[in-house]
Amino acid sequence: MLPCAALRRPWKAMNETTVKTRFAPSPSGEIHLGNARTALFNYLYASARGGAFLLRIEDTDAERSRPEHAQALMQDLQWLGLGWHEGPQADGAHGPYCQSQRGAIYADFYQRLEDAGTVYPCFCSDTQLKLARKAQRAAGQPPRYPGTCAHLSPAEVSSRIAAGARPTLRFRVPRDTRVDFVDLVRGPQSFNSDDIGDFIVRRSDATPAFFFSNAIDDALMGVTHVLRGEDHLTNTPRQLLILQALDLRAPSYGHLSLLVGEDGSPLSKRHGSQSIRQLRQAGYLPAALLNYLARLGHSYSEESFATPERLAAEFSLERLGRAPARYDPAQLRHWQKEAILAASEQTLLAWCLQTLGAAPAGCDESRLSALVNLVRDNIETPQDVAAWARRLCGDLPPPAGEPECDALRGAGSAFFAAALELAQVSEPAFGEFAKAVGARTGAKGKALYMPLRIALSGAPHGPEMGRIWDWLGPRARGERLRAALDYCREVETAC
RNA sequence: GCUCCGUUCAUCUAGUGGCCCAGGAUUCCGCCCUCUCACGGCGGCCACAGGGGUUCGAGUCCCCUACGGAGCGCCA
Repeated sequence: MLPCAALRRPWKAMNETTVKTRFAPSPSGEIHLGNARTALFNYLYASARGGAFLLRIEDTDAERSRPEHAQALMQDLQWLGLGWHEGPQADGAHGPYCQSQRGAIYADFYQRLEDAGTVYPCFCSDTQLKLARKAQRAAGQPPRYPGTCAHLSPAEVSSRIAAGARPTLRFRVPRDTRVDFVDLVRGPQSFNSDDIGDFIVRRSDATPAFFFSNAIDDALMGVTHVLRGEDHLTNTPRQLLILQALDLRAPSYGHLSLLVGEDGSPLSKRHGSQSIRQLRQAGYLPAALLNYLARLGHSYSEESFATPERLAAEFSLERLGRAPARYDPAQLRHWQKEAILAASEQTLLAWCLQTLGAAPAGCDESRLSALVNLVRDNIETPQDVAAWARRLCGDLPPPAGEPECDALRGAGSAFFAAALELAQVSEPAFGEFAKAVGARTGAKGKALYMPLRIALSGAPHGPEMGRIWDWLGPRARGERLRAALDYCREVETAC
C-alpha cells in the first residue's frame, strides 16, 4: 500500500524550492503524543506549501532500536493519516531511509572531515570522561570535553590503534566564533562556539552519532525545513558547524515548544498512557487526535472541527506558539466527540469493529451501524457503543447502579403495572404512551420519564426516549416494563 | 555551574504600543428547550508571574527578579 494517496502529487510539480519536511524518529519505542505532534506539524507544513513529507528511521543505536518498533511506528503514522511521500515503503531518490543502511555514505563524509582535519580520534574512556565532567561540575565549570586527545601526534594515534584501541571521532569546534541562525519559530539565535565542547560524531563502534547523521541526512535528502522539539535548540549550532565544514546546505530549523504532562513535567515514559498506540486502543479516532494536537502550540481562527485538509490549509509558522503546552484529557475528549459527530456511518462502524474486535453479541453489523447512529451523541468510545448494545440489543441486564434502582423503586409496582398495560393496548407512539401513563399514575416530569427511561434503556441518560421506544419495538418494550414491574414487586415484598 | 528558551483565565489560546477595565474554545456552574437525562441554545466564574523603566499611552518595547524547561552524553 502506498502511503497518503491524498497528498500524492506529480513529482514534476516540484522544484528545488519546494518545501520538504521530515519526521526522523528513532525506533526505540512507541510514538507518543509529543512525537506525533512534531510529525503532524511537519506534515501540515509540507501540505500547506505543496511540498513533500519525508520519513527517516534513525536506528543508529543498535542497543535500543528494534525493527518491530519501526514497523509499529509506521503503522501509527499511517493510522493517523500522516503518510509520507518519501521514505521506507515509499518512493524517493535519496534512500536508503534507515540510517543503519547508510554506513557507506557516512564513511565518505567522515573521510572528508578527517582529510580537512576538522575531526580527530579520541581515545578517552567512558569513565575518564565521566570523571572529568564530574570534576568540572564540582569546580563550577560547564561540563565540556577537556580536549585531551585534540592534539595527538599521528604516530601516537597509529600506535594506539595498532595496540587495539577503538577511538571515537570528535569534531574540532573552532574557538571564539559565533554561530548564528534564524529559527523558524523563535527568530534570530546566536551562540558562541566556546560554549560548545568538541563532540563525538562517530562512536567507537564506527556507528554515527546523532548530531552527524541527522544533519548529514537532512542535507543529503534535500530537506528544506525541520520542525523539531525545543530540546534540540541548543544542539543546532553543532549541526550547523558540521554542515558548514562539509559545505552542505543546512535546512531551516524551527523549534517547537515541548508538550508537557498534566502535572507540567515533560511527557515521558511516566505518562505511558499517552502513546498513540494506547490512545488508539482506547478508542480515539485519528481525526480527534489530529484536531487536538494541531491546536497545541498552534492556533486556528476556526474553533470548529476541521478536516486534515483544512488543518493543513490554515497551518502557518507564524501561528506557532513558543510556550510549552500541557496535555489535557478533557480537551482531547472534546475533539473526540466532535470527531464522532463528524464521522460517517461507515467510519464509525469500522471503528467499533476494529477496537471491539467483533460486533457485540445480539447485534449484527447492520444493526450495529444503526445503533451507533442512535447513540452518536452519547458516546466517546467503542466501549460506550458496546455498553449501549448490551442495553438496547437483546435482554436488558437487571438494574445495577444505585440511581437506576432508586428510580425504579421510587416509581413502584403500581406505576409499572399501569405502564405495562398501556403499552400493550395498542402500539402507541412514545408521546401518547407517556401521557397516558402520566394520566393514569399521576406522575409527571422527571418522576414520569426517569423510571420509564431506566426501565426501557437501562440507563439514566441517553438518546431521546422516542427514538429508544421506536428502536425497541413492541415486544422488547413489554418485556422490559414487565422486568421493571417484577423488580419492584420483589423489592416491595422483601420490605 | 554555564549557555539557551519560555511565563495571558484551571487548560488550549487570541493579542506585533491606543480598537483590551483583555477576545474565543475546553472544563465547571446556572438558566432555557423537551412534562426526562443527553444533544442544542444562552449566560456566569476565571488570566496579562513580580518589580522597575521607556512612552501622552504597555499584555504588547527595555532591564532586573522569581518560577519552569532544555542543552552541556559513545541517547536521539
